[in-house]
Amino acid sequence: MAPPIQLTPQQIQRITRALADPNRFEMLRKIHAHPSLSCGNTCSDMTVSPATASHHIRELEMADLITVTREGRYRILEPRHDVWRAYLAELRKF
Amino acid sequence: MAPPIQLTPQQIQRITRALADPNRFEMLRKIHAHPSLSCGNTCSDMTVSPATASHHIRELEMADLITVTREGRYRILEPRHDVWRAYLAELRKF
DNA sequence: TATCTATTTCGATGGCTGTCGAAATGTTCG
DNA sequence: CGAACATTTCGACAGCCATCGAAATAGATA
Repeated sequence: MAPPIQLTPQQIQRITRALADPNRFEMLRKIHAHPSLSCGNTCSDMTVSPATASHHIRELEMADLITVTREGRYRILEPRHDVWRAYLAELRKF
Repeated sequence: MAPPIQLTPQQIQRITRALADPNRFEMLRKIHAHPSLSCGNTCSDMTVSPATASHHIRELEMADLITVTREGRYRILEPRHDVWRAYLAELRKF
């Protein structure tokens, strides 16, 4: 299986910040629940402009919480389970 | 043993916000690692004023992440393990 | 090529929040 | 009581960030 990931303090900090926004929190939940959604579908039930949605997606990506790949004219969002698991492992140390 | 706690979306949101500040994040880690510290000892290695420290402690308390009790002229900070466990359980649902 | 759709970039803005100094509150002790 | 210590409250401020509209980019399709 995939080797476990060790997060740096900076990465942990980035992830925590990324989760702090309610819209991003819900987006990540949805991305985990329904992998391979496009940006539009992921944000369809959010009341934000495309510009704002794009900004949030970038934040999630820069926190390594998701990967974004081109698929035709869409962008597909997928969760990084390894990073998420590593983040939970960090919090469990508390 | 203590019954498990079910967090409301608002509580989850409050906790996530409380963790978003690096100083609070470290404070909570320290409170978990060394229960029964006073405010001053908890924040001793932070480079913030007493006023700022007090503000952060209030945020952690309002997020139900810690309890604060008087002990003479000190205030003792203690982690709420039940809430923390419930929060981790929520994130694990992702 | 022209057009339509999906998404990003840019620039600006308003609100939130982390921060502080100073004054106040609460507590112990002499 | 009065001094010393721990912490909080108040008021203000600066920087960050979520948000948007408008324009730009990228890809599919006709």
